[in-house]
Amino acid sequence: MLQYKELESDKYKDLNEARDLIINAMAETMDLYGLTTSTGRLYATMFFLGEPMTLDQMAGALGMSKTSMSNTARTLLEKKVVDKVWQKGVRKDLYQAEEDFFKTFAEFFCHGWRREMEVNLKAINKAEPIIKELSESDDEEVKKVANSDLEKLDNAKRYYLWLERLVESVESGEIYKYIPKPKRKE
Amino acid sequence: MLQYKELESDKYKDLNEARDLIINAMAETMDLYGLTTSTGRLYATMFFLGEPMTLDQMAGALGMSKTSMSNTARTLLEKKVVDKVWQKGVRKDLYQAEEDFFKTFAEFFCHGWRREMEVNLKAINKAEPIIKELSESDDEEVKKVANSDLEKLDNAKRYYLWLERLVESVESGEIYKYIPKPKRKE
DNA sequence: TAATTTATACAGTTCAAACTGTACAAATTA
DNA sequence: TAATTTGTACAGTTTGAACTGTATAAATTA
Repeated sequence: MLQYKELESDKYKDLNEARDLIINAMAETMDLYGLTTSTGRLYATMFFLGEPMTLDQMAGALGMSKTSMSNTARTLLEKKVVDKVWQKGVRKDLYQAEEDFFKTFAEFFCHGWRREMEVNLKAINKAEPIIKELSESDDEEVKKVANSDLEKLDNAKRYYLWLERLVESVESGEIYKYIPKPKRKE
Repeated sequence: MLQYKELESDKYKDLNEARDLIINAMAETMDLYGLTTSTGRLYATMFFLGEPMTLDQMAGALGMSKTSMSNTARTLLEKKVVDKVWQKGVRKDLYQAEEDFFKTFAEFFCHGWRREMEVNLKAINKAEPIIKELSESDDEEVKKVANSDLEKLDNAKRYYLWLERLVESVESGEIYKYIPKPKRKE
């Protein structure tokens, strides 16, 4: 199939310009996913190429050092938006962009939401018994504040319970029963 | 009601320690929302206080400069997780944390998702006609690559259409029909 | 075995963001 | 009016993140 080098040919000039419009837009919005512009640009570049890419190709395409590409590629790998692939006879590492946005959506947000739940629930479970004890204090002031805190914690837990359900529904695909994927053309 | 100063009294020592466990956890996970740890810590502090807070109180509570608090409070205001409130006879600006996590969830993600849609769809609408034209090129190679790009763009648009529906459903509260909020105790 | 290729660890540089203190403008009080 | 209070603009400092080039480890080839 198409080798990366060919895209540098002059006849792809217009196509590359059109692609760059979108690559820049994608790179710009990737901050929502905790990625830098550079990292976003690499992903978008790989997304359009559609083929596995080596670190050297990436360095050439973005005009950056191979060391940078090694780090950036690892970031994308950790975020699960690219895969490391293997090809017979190719000694270099190959990375390929995940092209299914529904999948990357699920990976990204579920991972983040789950981390949020875990970290915060862990802290709540540590703090709650202490506050519960204080809510039985003899000091009326302390009691009042502790009870108000307990209510806040209950609300937080209620929210995380809901978030858990949301994550499950996104990961299982149940969400698409409620909010269906638009049909493909034809 | 409870004035901030009182919380510095020794009898609230245990309570403050318990709160700090959660404040630190919340501050740590706020990076998911594009906020720094400091910004997250301020929000969490205000969340627990439950009362409107002045810049001076914030500076005292976090041991940071008033200038920092002014900037950080503005950030929280822009992210819509705190409100500027007014109290009779109080000359200072007052900020109060939004305590409804469901609301902040909706604000945060819908805002982000909408920005992503807008920026990317704008770029797609600019690039697509160019690529469409190239897909009718005489050069078979160019044609092939252009057509592959068009398919990618269609998939992207399909995804953004879905995201739009998701945003609508979160903003309208329709989502809670499918994934209900857990019931409050009692 | 030695020679070559590839990825990455590491050290150094550059740049941007976070924070501070000062100075000032706007509003309030006297 | 002048004196005081409050929030923020601005300039300077510090810190950390992104990136580069070099050196090295690991793997492959000869």
